[in-house]
Amino acid sequence: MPLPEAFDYAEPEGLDLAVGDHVAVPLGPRAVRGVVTAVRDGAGGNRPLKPVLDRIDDPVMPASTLRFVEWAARYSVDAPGQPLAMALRGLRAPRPKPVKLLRATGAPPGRMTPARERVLAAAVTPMTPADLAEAAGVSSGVLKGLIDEKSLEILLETREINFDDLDWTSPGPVLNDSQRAAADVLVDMVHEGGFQAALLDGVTGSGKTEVYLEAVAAALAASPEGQVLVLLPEIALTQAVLARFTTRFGGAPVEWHSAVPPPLRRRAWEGVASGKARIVVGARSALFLPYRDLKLIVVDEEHDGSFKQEEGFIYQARDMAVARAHIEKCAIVLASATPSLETIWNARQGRYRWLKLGARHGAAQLPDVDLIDMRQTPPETGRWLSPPLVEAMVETFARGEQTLLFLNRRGYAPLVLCRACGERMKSPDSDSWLVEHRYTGRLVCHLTGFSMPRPDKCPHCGAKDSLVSIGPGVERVEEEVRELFPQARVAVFSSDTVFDADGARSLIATMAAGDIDVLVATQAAAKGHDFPNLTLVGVVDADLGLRGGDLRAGERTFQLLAQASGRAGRRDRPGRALLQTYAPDHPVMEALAAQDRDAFIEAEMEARELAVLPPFGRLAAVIVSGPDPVALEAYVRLLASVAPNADGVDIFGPADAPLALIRGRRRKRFLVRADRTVDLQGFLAAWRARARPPGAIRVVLDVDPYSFL
DNA sequence: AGCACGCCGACT
DNA sequence: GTCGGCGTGCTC
Repeated sequence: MPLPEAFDYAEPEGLDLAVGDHVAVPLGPRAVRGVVTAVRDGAGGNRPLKPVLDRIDDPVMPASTLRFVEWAARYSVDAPGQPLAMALRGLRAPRPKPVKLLRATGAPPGRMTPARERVLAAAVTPMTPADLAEAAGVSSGVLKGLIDEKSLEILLETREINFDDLDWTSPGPVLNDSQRAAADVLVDMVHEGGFQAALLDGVTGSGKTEVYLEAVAAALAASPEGQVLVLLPEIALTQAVLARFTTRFGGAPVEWHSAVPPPLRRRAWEGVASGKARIVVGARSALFLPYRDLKLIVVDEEHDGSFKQEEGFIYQARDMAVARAHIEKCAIVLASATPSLETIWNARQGRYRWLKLGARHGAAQLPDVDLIDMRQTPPETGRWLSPPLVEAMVETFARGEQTLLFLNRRGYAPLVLCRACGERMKSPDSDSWLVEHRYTGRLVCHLTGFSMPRPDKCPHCGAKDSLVSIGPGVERVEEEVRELFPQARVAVFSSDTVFDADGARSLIATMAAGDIDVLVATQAAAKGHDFPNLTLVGVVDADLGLRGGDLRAGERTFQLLAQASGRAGRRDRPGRALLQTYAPDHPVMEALAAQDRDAFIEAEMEARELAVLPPFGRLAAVIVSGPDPVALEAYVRLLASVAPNADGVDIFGPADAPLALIRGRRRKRFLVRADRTVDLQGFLAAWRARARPPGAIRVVLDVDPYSFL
């Protein structure tokens, strides 16, 4: 729970608790689950302590996991209960009930019958009542009678949790020279033991996975209980990826992400805690599992924004993974085709070994990236695909090859406005625009989930048929493609058309089989899949990420486009990527067209260093929210006035947060910039302690913010 | 987080 | 007169 610190309880006689034990304790009027973080002698001080109610018989939390939890809370300036809750997330489902088995005791029943004889003969080996009744061809009544007469006994068997046996000795695929060199370094790191970090840096298709699988094999071999954690962005966690592990090691890894149902989570949790689960492949929250003997962490696609958790307990899983590796004294590999600036900086500083993978594996070539200057060759009004892109699509379609159109915008149009009065349709309790969805005929707020039917007259001025849809979303691009290519098979991949992992899998399979000619996709499809017949990627609005003054806008755009264009032509056919832009001479666009990552990094690093922004400085956001604008304003002013004076710290704000109103709460924001030598967490904690928020006002701290919304 | 307590509006 | 809505504060 979000309590500021651990609570003290008395240890009842005979319970003999130790650090890491699970307990039930009283908290106010109820009993809650807790974990013992320390045991010490002495009374509670000025008031008597409530006693622990009971021990809960779950696998003990390893000490290193508790240390990590504590560290994570301190780093995030949050209550230790937050990361602890993450670490206990596998325990929500009830323990699997022991299975009831019946076995013959050898004691003869008072009266023997043919049915009873068959039962006792079958019950030499213990089996469930249902199986026994079936095997002997009797009803449950016969069994009941034999149990009453003590000829059958009931065995309660807790089912052993077993995981596939893994084989790390059989050799993996043959590696090329640069793969071999990188794999050797990683294997050495694992063998040497202790904290060691490496950046595995290689373009899409350079075979990063094969390389780190070598390190995984080494970690499994290193000790009989050695464990490996592989963190992936949620969206990249597909059956295809899991299958690679299964193929390599002859058994399935343990899967961990939000869609895993509670009973399987408990199984995974207990397997991790007991050391039986050797490989965990999971999304960011897998970082908090209670590993017993962690030897290696792999963060694949380390640049991916989805490693940042933005709600509840706010954390950056990639950065925290490095901290965890420190605490576990193990190796960590960060892998990416487009590493984050922070990671490249760490590699340059020599903190991480920098392993570069060269040439593409196999025959695949990098795609040509071309910019389409939308000022030179604009689409017709109300259209979003420019003539050069359409022409390329025509050629691609004629050759029987596939096109991916990429647009990171759900729905039909991001804005609906009234031509008569200029009114913009907005969410009633939020400042964000309502997005038009044609599939459902509704206007939807993507932030709060609010939705309403699309009105036929302006709610503001009442004018009829005056509402117009502004800007493109994937649905609108799909409509345009259907008009241009009536005979083509077109599909949309967004969270509105694909609801779950199964839907995603089947759409991806359809695409991979070549049964889709044009796929219009949001970010959802931009990574992690291999479409052999895809040879053209069109980025509908390459400028999308460049607007809005976000620290990482340039970086994100570069990564996204490099990933998206990396989708084209992965096999033997050369691919093309066409980027529609209104700013073809922007450094990001130039670097992208030239496929010049180094030039991009150089430009971006320089800008960050000049402004002493990450990785050269540190950032934190202080987000204050409350329902009453007057009270909020007053508190924000108070907060600003009590900010501690500190060298090397700048405070910007208070400003309206870019989306100043969410779910009826106004939001204001401070941005704190600090030199790397400053104790940022200490500063934030001291600042917050100087002005307790009154009433319904809430203060949320976001250390290393990514979203500037 | 979740529960109790307390303060104001609606209904028997 | 009482029920119950949510807003506020506490939990070793």
